[in-house]
Amino acid sequence: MELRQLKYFLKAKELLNFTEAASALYISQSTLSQQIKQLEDELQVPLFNRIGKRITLTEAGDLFAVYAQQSINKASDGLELLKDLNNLETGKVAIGVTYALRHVVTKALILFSSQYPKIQFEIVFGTSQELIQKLNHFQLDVILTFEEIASEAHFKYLELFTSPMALVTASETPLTNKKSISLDEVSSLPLALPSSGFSTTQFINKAFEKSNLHPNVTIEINDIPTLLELIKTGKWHTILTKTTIENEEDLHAIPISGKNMTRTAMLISLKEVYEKKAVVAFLKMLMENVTT
Amino acid sequence: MELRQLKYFLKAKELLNFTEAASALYISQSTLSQQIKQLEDELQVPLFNRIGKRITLTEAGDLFAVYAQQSINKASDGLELLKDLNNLETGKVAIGVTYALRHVVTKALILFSSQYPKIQFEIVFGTSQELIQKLNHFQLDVILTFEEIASEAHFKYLELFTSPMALVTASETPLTNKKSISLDEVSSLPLALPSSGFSTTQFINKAFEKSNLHPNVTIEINDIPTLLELIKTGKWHTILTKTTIENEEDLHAIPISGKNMTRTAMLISLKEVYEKKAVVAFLKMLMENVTT
DNA sequence: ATTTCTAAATCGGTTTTATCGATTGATTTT
DNA sequence: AAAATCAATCGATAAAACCGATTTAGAAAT
Repeated sequence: MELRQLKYFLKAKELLNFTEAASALYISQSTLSQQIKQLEDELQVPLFNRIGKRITLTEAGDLFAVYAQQSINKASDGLELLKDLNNLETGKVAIGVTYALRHVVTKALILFSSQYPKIQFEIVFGTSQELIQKLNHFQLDVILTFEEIASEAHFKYLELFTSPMALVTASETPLTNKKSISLDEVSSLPLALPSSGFSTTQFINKAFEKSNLHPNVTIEINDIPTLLELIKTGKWHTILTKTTIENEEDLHAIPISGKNMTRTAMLISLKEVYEKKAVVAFLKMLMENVTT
Repeated sequence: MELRQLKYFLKAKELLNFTEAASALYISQSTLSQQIKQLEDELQVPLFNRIGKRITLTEAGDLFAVYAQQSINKASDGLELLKDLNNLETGKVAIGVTYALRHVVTKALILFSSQYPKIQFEIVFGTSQELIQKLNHFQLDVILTFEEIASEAHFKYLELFTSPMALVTASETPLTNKKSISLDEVSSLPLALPSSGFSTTQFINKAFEKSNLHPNVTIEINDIPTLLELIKTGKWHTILTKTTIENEEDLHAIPISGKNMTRTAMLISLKEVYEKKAVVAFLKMLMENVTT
């Protein structure tokens, strides 16, 4: 039993005339006759009565037609769904983001959703390591993070933009009017930093090491909103990429001077995995939004 | 898209291993690989990610699998239904009966239904002409009537039994103790007969004509139960086959003497039309019940 | 690093089968 | 009685399903 045969059968049932049905199906009458016969042989029951040259449905044919139609419908429903998927009428996008790039995603998300309201999103915040692991387990379509030290061969990387590392302070401090600040100056300030799992922290610690500086880290915390809350008190400072606090009220970012004091935001996805249309469209929108 | 390909796809999805899936499907790995590829080409979307030697489902594959499964299920449901049909688990039997043979059908019907309770019946009472027309329009599977004058080539005839024409009277009349009665005697009695559309009436009128007798018909009526009601009053007599009143209380049948004063009950069905299993089984039971 | 192993893709050839055109046989229409 | 119609059948051809062998490329083992 094949869908082709079911289609032939239903057309023959509809027209009750093999010659016309064959013509409507763009096949020869002999082909239709043979295919119907083959189907009947397989089902072990005639679907049509052959009374002379006239044909009529048998009871079996009548009953079977319902299921034949449903089988075809289900298959074409599946096809329809895939079309929708390509037209972004459905589908799910799973994105991993490091907290530093929160605003990049949210801005694009708001824009994209208004244009393609049917696409579902799952946004996962986490450290780069966590996200990369999920990406490898096919739990994420793409992750948005700052460049990693080690690049992996089965990943596809796409640069988005660069953002300077910055000392983040409350809005009103003696430092506020500075255009930039040296790493040396930073090391003397009371710092509250993200935990060591965060790549930003790893990055800045490496910089301190290189310069033989010993920063004054009094707090380590693994939740950025809480960290920012503390910074707003004015009692601590922190170090983040400038992008991280782009839309934050009551905070001020002073770029840290020196070479290599910038980080590059990247999109990371798996090579060789089929790219969902919805993901491609979303990333396109995200990138357009970022460069402007 | 063919059911074969959907089956292949689902097995590959289940095992996530083309080699094993091919083995489970009793086809070669190369065939499976090709068929999946062909399906993907038609759907215009990959169903599997080929990441190195591992394969995983794509989102499209995951979504499509649901419909693929449903399509297959519907087809196999149809197959199942046809099996049931052969096993008399379902199906409809449409029988046309002339009223004279009512008891023959009801007796068989009660017996058959207890053995095959799921079979549906449609019993149509009517004159032979009406029933034959319906048979020709495929609205009936078989009709049960007395032999027709003209036999048609596209009908299949099966004799059941013969039954004498009889004068039907109320239980208590001066005639009750007679073993038989001549047509001549009958013609002098006040008669209430079925309408001229009934074959029994046509049959008896022809007999009267042949003998140059003029029966005393005071009532013609096209409903047999009503006719019998009138006979029970004792004011009229009627002429029917003996079988007709076999199970009737308060009525008495006196066979009419003379040659050709019997009628043959027959099963009539269409030649060349597929015989429903349920119909065949029912008729078998009916015939066994009639001969005993 | 190198080798071995494994699994999917690919290639060339074979078998199967879906298809066609022509014909036949039977029925209906003219 | 002749012509037209329609499904079935036949023989031939083209399509495609299938296979075994080979290739390719990760993964695992050495």
